[in-house]
Amino acid sequence: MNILLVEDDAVLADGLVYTLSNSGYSVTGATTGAYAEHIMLAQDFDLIVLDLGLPDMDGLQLLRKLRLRKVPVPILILTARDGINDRIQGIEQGADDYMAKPFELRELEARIHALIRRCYGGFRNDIEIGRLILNTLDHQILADGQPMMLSAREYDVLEILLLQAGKVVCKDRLAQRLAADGDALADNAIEVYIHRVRKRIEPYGAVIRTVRGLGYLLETAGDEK
Amino acid sequence: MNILLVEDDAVLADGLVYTLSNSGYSVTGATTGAYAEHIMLAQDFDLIVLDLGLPDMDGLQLLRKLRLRKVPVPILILTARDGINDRIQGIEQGADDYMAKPFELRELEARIHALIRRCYGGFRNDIEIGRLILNTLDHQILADGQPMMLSAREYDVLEILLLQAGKVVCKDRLAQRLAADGDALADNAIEVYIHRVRKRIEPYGAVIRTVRGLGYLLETAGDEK
DNA sequence: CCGAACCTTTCAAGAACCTTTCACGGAAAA
DNA sequence: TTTTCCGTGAAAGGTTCTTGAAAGGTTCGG
Repeated sequence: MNILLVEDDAVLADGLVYTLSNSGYSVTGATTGAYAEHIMLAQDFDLIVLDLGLPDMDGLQLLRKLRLRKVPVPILILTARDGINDRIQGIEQGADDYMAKPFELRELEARIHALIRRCYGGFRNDIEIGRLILNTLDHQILADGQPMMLSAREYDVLEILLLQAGKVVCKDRLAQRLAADGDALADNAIEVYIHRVRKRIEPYGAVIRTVRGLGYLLETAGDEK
Repeated sequence: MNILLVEDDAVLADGLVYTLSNSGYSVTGATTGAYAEHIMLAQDFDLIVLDLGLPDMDGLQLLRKLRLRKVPVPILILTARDGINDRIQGIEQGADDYMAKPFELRELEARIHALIRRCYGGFRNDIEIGRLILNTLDHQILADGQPMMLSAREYDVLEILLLQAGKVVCKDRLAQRLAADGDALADNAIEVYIHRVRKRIEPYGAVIRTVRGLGYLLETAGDEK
């Protein structure tokens, strides 16, 4: 987990880097707004701790800039300004949390933890094959970033194959999944569905290979032997 | 936007209901933990404001219970207990934010807003699809810059779809939202409302796509595939 | 070359969904 | 108070899409 700490007070910054590092975060320090902007181009952060009183620019200005640029990273403001209006302004302009100095390190840690939990807590279970992405959380398959329209059965088949991508999935397992209602399927139902799914995913660089006598296997197109 | 307020102090609760309702939220009150748990089964909430001092159980206990049950709804704790350990405990056990009494109503509103904004994947205060803009600050939908006149139900439907724009919203979730009063709806009520909303938003470059067997998805017109 | 396994196309039934219409009830206007 | 209007939700019939079966063709292994 990468945290960007934008804070010009060297003593406080050192203390925070030390504490947060000990908690298992990887912390990068920035003492000016300009440097913070610069380093963000090179590196991806999971959270920003932002002091409003920076030597070269107003922290709120940086905040607005980032949100205008559609940077979605969670931001926690940390500042000496503690007027009610400061707090509200900070939050309304895009910050996720706001703590006034002096503060307890343990509370800051807890709030950082809560933010990261909220933003990345739904552990990302994305599986990518070709230009297909399976998002198991929202029951959706993206093709070239667009939600792919599949019927229920087609989705079932493709999901099984994606979850076991690169491995052979035997026909029995597919049959079991498709016959969830108990009815037995025609003996070639699997083949029909594999055929349908093949046509759907072909344009997106994913291929279902047949393993005769065993089952099927999903892989990136062009992944020969 | 539905908020569940769990607070046993009638005076404070009334004040909060009044303020939050005026800000465009639909607020449901619960004065006991047991009732809160009960009402959550029937209705879908976007946020819970939780007082720790309840007559029948400890608020933290309720919090733990919900998180154990993997209820993902954001929770803001509101309490008289202001020890640093109380704060940390509350957050570590699954709360997203923590405010101590006495507090400023405006700050509570701002923090509620930040949480809802963050939980719907956003970081900006407005969501734009086609020529429609949902402003999450004043709970209004603009079409071509003009406020759109919608009936209560139509607004509910469109808001849910806008908040989850690009993702599939299942019919159950829509049904639960529309059946806020507990009555079951006719089996095709959702379809009727989708139809009505479609007619309303069609002229503004927004489209509701059907995902058969799952639900609906709002997107910009012309986003084919 | 033969049989088994697999591919592909077609089709009917029914599920899921769309659209229109209508009646009721509450709120605003007269 | 009465009238009118609009939101709401039920009902019903029409439309589209999924599903699974059937049947004939193709490829593979022996």
